[in-house]
Amino acid sequence: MPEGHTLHRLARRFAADLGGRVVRAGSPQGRFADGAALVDGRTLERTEAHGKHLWLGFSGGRWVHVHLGLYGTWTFGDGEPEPPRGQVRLRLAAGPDGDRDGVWADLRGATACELHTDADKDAVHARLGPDPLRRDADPAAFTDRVRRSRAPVAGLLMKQEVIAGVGNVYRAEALFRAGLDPYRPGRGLPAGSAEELWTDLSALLRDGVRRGRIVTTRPADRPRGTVRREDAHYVYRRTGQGCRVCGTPVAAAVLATRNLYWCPACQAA
DNA sequence: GGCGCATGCTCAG
DNA sequence: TGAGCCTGCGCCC
Repeated sequence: MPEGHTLHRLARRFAADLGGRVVRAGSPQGRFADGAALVDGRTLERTEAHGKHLWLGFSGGRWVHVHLGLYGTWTFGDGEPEPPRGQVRLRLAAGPDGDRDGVWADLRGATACELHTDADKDAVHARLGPDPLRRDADPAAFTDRVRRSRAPVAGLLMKQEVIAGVGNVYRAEALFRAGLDPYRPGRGLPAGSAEELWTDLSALLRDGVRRGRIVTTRPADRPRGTVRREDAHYVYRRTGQGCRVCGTPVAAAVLATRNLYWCPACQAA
């Protein structure tokens, strides 16, 4: 589920599994053959995520930049890699060393998998808005932008240049939790709402990194115990079902080319 | 097993 | 505005 939390988890996982190790790289599918050849045999030195973008930094100043898009996935395994299945764009592997086992990771379906220089990478950072999961995030860059905009707040939350890492699930859920009408323009939000959205999204994304899944319902609004899939959200993909808080049927519409879900009563204009 | 949809974004027109 | 990417999942049979 590639919203921002997924990419930050991946950055951590790559650092833990392959960090400091000499990596074998290949592109069984062939679409990244040249790039894979250029990092093959290099050491993974750094990993980083900003919004939905992931960078793997190899020795010699080479970055592999990955954007998963809608379908992209990384599959991890231990030991020697199995024969590739399907369209494996990039395979990274490290043999056993010291007390660490061999590990491998396969990338499939990504929108972007390319080599970056420092300058390429900087250009991506420059066009992205603040990412609540990054230490260097500037909340004011988000709140100022929201307060100046005539666009609906639900559209703003999907713009990666406004806030990086929020996707369709987090936008719907954060607006519900804030009790905000998704169509309200950024400049028309009540005082303090933009700050509250930032704070809540930061907490939700952090929770997502911890859990490895998106859970937005508050404990009081769901059954106790393990969170079942159908109890994880307030409104996302719950069209027609009763709002967990007030019972009003959840509404759906397309906004910013994506399905938007909200409670017409709890999030009244 | 098959179908349709999905967390996202880019590019052609 | 629509197609493309080309995987994973839930759902239905």
